[in-house]
Amino acid sequence: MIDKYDPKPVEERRLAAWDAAKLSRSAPSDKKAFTIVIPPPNVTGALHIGHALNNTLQDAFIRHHRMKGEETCWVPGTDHGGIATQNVMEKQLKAEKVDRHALGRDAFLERMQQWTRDCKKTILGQLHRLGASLDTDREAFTMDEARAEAVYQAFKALWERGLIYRGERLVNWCVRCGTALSDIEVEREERKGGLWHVRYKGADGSEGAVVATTRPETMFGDTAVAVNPKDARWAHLVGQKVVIPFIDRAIPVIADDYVDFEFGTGCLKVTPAHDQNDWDIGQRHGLEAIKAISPDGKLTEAAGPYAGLSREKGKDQVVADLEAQGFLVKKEDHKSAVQTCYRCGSVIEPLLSLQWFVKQTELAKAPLKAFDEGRFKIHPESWGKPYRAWLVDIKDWCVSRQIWWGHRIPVWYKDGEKPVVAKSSPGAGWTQDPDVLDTWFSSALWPLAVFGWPEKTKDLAFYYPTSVLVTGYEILYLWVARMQMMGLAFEGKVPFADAVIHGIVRDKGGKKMSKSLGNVVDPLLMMDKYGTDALRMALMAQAYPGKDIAFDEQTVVSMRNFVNKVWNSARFVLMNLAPGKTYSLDSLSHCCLELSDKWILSRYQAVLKESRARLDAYDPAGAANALYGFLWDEFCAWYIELAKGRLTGIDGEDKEAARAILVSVLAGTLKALHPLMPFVTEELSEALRPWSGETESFLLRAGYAEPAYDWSNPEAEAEMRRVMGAVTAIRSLRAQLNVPVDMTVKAVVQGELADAHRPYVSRLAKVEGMEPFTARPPQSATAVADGVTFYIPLAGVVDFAKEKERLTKELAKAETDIAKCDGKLKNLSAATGVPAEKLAEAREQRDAAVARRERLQETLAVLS
RNA sequence: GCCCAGUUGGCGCAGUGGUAGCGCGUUCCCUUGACAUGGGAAAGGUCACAGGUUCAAAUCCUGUACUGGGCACCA
Repeated sequence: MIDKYDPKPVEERRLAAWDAAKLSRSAPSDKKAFTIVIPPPNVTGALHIGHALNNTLQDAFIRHHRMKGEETCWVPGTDHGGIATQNVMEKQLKAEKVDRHALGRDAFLERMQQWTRDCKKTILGQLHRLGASLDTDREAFTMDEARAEAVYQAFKALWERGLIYRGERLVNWCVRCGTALSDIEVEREERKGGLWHVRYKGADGSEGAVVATTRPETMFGDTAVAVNPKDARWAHLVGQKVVIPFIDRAIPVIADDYVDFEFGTGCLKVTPAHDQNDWDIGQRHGLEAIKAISPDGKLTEAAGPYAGLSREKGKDQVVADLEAQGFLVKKEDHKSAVQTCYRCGSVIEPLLSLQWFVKQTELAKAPLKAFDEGRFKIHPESWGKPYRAWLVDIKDWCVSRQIWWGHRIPVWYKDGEKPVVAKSSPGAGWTQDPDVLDTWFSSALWPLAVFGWPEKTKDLAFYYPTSVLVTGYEILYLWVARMQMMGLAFEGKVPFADAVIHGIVRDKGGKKMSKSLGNVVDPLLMMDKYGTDALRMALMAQAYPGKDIAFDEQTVVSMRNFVNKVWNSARFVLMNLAPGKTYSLDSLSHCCLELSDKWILSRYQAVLKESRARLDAYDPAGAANALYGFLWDEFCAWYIELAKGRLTGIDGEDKEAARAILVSVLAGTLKALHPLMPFVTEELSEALRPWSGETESFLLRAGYAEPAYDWSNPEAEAEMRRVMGAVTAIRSLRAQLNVPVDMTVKAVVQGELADAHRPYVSRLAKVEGMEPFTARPPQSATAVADGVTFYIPLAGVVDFAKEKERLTKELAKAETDIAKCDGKLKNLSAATGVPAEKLAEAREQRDAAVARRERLQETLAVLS
């Protein structure tokens, strides 16, 4: 075995073996089901580091539960991605100078299909490379035949329940994408703009009103000017008419409570066709809605001389002309939140248009109840409140999109007939609605659709509801809430009882990754450079619920180092085994175990328990940190170092005990690490198999090691801590006094140090010939640990000034410790109801510190 | 404006009532037969601030400040 872990060949070999064994396949069985449906990535290109995080987490959970013996099923798939994917294709076409409309709908869709095929391949390949143990036989796509059937059936069912309607409403319109969007597909950002005070003269030639507006270009759609009924300044105008500049259309002045007379001039121009609040006012007062802006973002005929100008140009021109002609009273700087398209960033235009909607209030009731009754939990809990609030204050969902890529709305029209919901044409003369459904409509059905819904399949019965959903908080409403609605509406059960919400992977400085900033990290590159296990560990070790991750390549490097450490620990163990014997902890003879054995077994058991509990609680970071620390700082740093001496000795019971523990603890730790870093653990487990007694070829089939004996041993742990303390005290002394590293020193020992533990100190601190204390040897340095003191004669080596300085520092530390213990003891004895153990523990701590102080004081006295 | 989260050594983060931890980085020493992708030692924090509860607070409560986020917005 080579002394450096080389991930590439190992990963290739393991993937091939896993694939050949169809290791991740699942079928309904009598075992407990543990099911996850993948958040299907959009077919917009390659996966990014966020996907790597999302899928690593899911894979860890899946592997963990499979190793616990459950029937795990992780369903792979991709999402057609509606607008996002169509935008990608439009960019491609633009580069080829092809117009989408010239190409035609059918040819366009043909190209989309081709692109989708390629993209799926890329995505699934990347997931495979990541080690994702997906049941590839179940691959689904939100627009394949089975999913199309589910979408149709869901639409039809909602229609029949009266939950779908078509109507002309003010919707969020993306001028760039040329489609309506739902309320949650809109983002808001603060932008600096202006607030223009514009005079609308009275129809009778009087002064009229001065309105304040941020959007003067929409004034051609005004159908009233509103003032607050309590506003004395403008009361005389109510009921009068004023005239819109340039086009001289007269509009009424109305009174409405909505108007805030603190703001602007207290006069509000009302444009029902282009503003939600104005729309509401319009409804209350029976105002007409005049469209001043067209779906392509240009001013309409209503704008008279400005017709045909873009929104932006129109605004500039209108403002310039208002000023030139004396209508502009004043311009203020004004910050306002503009709404932008979540797909292309263009400014959203509220536009009156005919769209399809899904009624939400009714559908939101069941998820709300499920949440309140604890049948659905969000991790971390802090996302529960906004989730709930969103459901309570929910608005109807605009589901029609004016694009081509998606599920065509299954509604057919014919003159003089009522619209019909049908999969295909009901007959001659019928035409299908040209729009497609919001991509999130099909996503909402995902946990149902991947198991064959609406058919009552065996899969659906066994796997639904699924166990957990792992996703980012940015699609909590967009997706998670909608799945809850649909799942409850159609199957009466939550689609998953738990949602694990992870954060966004940001760059090192905490900035969001974006192509334009050039700070995007390619997961494939990281895997190439450091190995897949290292990337997975780097992501997972920082994946605390709901928290964003600041991604630093350094972390991957350090995890690569950890993987290498694991590799080398196994190399060491393997080098020290003889062929032909298998080991297990169960066969260990307890009488021949020494302190380090009892200690490592106790720690091993505790860490296994912890990592399992952490993974059960969807906390892979906790599991990763526990196992990392155990393997490196306990198993390698202390146990292996101590075992070295035993392994070079003659064959015997002690050597065999050390071998058994090395093999078993390592094998068990590899199993525990397998959900986190599957490749290296599988490779090493295979290498250990002749000795570990493991008969299964794959860790996923082998399952976790179940200790048959309770190795927990607090006494051994405490005792080992004392030995470690002694070793560290001597090492520290040596380092600070510049005792040569390879120099073995003698020592006089005062206090307790069991004979059996002397070899530990001897080996790890290079001390030999530990004589019992009779007197402090001359010219010696002193290492004081709890319960034991070492006097190390160092004539000619010790710089006594330095030694004094060192001891003084240690004395100060002892004093601090005592003071802290005193404070604690005082508190504890003053309090009532303090457990006796706590008091005893505090006393012990204090006694130890006092003893240390005494030794240090004595030594310092001798030195001076 | 309302709500939520965060504020811990240079950086990134754990830690939820009893003497502050981890990774990276820094300084010094070391190529000793698992590993220099390593080993040893060390420096570095009054846990944002102000009150409060408690015998005891980084941890619980209240308030303030800053940062990030969610929701709602006065045109």
